[in-house]
Amino acid sequence: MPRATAATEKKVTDLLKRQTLSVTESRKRILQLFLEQPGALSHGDIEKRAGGMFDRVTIYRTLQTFVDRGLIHTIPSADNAIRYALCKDECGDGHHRHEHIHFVCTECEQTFCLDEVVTPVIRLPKGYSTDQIEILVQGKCKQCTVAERR
Amino acid sequence: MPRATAATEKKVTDLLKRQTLSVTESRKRILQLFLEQPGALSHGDIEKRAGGMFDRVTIYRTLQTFVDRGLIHTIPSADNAIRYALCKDECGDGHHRHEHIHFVCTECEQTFCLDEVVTPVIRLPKGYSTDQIEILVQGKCKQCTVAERR
DNA sequence: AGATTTTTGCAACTATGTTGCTATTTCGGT
DNA sequence: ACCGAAATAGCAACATAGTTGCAAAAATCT
Ligand SMILES: [Mn+2]
Ligand SMILES: [Mn+2]
Ligand SMILES: [Zn+2]
Ligand SMILES: [Zn+2]
Repeated sequence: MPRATAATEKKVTDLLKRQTLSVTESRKRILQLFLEQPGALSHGDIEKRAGGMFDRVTIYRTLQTFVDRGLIHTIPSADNAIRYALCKDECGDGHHRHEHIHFVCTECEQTFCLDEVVTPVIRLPKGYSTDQIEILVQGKCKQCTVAERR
Repeated sequence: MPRATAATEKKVTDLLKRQTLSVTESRKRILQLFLEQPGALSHGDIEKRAGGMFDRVTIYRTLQTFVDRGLIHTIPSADNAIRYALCKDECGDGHHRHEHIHFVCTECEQTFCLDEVVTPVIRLPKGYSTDQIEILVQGKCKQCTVAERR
């Protein structure tokens, strides 16, 4: 895994500038980590992968900034470690619009956005209103299923 | 809110004995807290409501025991505080079977099990298998909607 | 009631997340 | 390229969440 090719360097810089965010080392590196990785990342994952390059607080603040700007979104979990994943186009400064589900693999422990699976409508009892729906499916992911079949 | 009426005292004792669990002060009190409360409780909630009566570790261990025996189940969250709620009949020693959704109210911040709302089937792409589905709906709950209408 | 088993409380530790403050970096204008 | 203002990073200190080992206390069994 290369530190940063000229191409990805440009890509993350452009992404940051598009959100009128200052281009800093930590923001570039953290954004790059998300781009070069299929699954979601927790704060701890990022800390490890960045190899002590940045302060813990900087990582927390960078993640929060990215969430605020609609670059990444949070994924709830049952193990008390919020995960983050890249947003697609629809999200932006101050607003998120997600209609996909999240998949947690019990084998590789990774969390994925399944963008092609749309969240169904949930009919609630009278008196309840819906702001947002989050669907977490737990099971075995594609890669792990294939690996097992070998 | 009474400490423990004779009736609830008997009820929690019976529940514990049915699971062949020793009947202790902490288990009785924590179970009682769940029974006298409509929403889910986090470890922190229980610590506060028990008023320093028990050690933090005891509460953690009691909750884990209750989860293992199928008395309560966990509810994932986006705020890094796992919540717990009573199971209905279907769950037991070593197994949980839940098909209801969870509702998080943005007003009162409470989390509720909506037992009457059944989780829909989620069709996944080829290669993925499903163990468990967790649905979290965020919005305004019944009580808060009524309160607003006043 | 006494022996045995289970549970509790304490201490010590790790992980996760937040806030205030100062030094450093980024960026816009010259 | 350089300067000043504004934004960001790092540090320290703190708060909350969760875990483990061990000895004392209690619940259960006979
Ligand atoms: Mn997602
Ligand atoms: Mn529930
Ligand atoms: Zn997997
Ligand atoms: Zn409410």
